[in-house]
Amino acid sequence: MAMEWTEETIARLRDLWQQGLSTAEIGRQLSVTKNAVVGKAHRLGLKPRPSPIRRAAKTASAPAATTAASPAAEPAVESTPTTPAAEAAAPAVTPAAPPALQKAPAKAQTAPTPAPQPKPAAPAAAETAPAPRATRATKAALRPVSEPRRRSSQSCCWPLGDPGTPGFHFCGATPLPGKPYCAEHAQLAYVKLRDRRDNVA
DNA sequence: CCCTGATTCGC
DNA sequence: GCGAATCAGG
Repeated sequence: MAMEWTEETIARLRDLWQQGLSTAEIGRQLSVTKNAVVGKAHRLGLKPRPSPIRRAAKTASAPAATTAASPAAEPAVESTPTTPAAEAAAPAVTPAAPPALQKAPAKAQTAPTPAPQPKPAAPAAAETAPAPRATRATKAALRPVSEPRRRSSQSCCWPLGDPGTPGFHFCGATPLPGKPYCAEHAQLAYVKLRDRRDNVA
């Protein structure tokens, strides 16, 4: 099987793509590979995003044709490694622990062993459940997240709404001492990674 | 090494 | 049409 690419998925692809998410990021959120994302994006015709490379000018055929080099200045949409939109999704708040984004990848979910002690990781709620993202997000999370310097944020960083969308925002309530989330969301956040039926419908 | 996106080509 | 494989730059 290839992938259904229903109107829905295509719509999401378009949306995420437009939001400036990286192909890999989109792929994760759509549970497909980045290749699939790129390929589809091409076929869909959308794709004016900054490419890190410029594949050699087409073999043969007008090699010295209108090769205007054209270093077409890219919009400031470029940040650095990691997804630009992802940062945009979780800005300003300087959360002690990066809130997982919405939608859980059906795969690539290297089930983070249920730690004996609650650790900020798996917000698993019903709808708009910000699910834990393994892969490199995990790596990042495993790093000095402890960060002795920055204490917890002054506001709950539980994500509400879809990152990137206008309505997206963080809870903002007063978080528990030492926790990035408020009392209510902490309960959701520190679930033991059990039934987190992905909503990735 | 990691990441990124782009293209090719068998399916 | 699809996307893994491959390529190529950072």
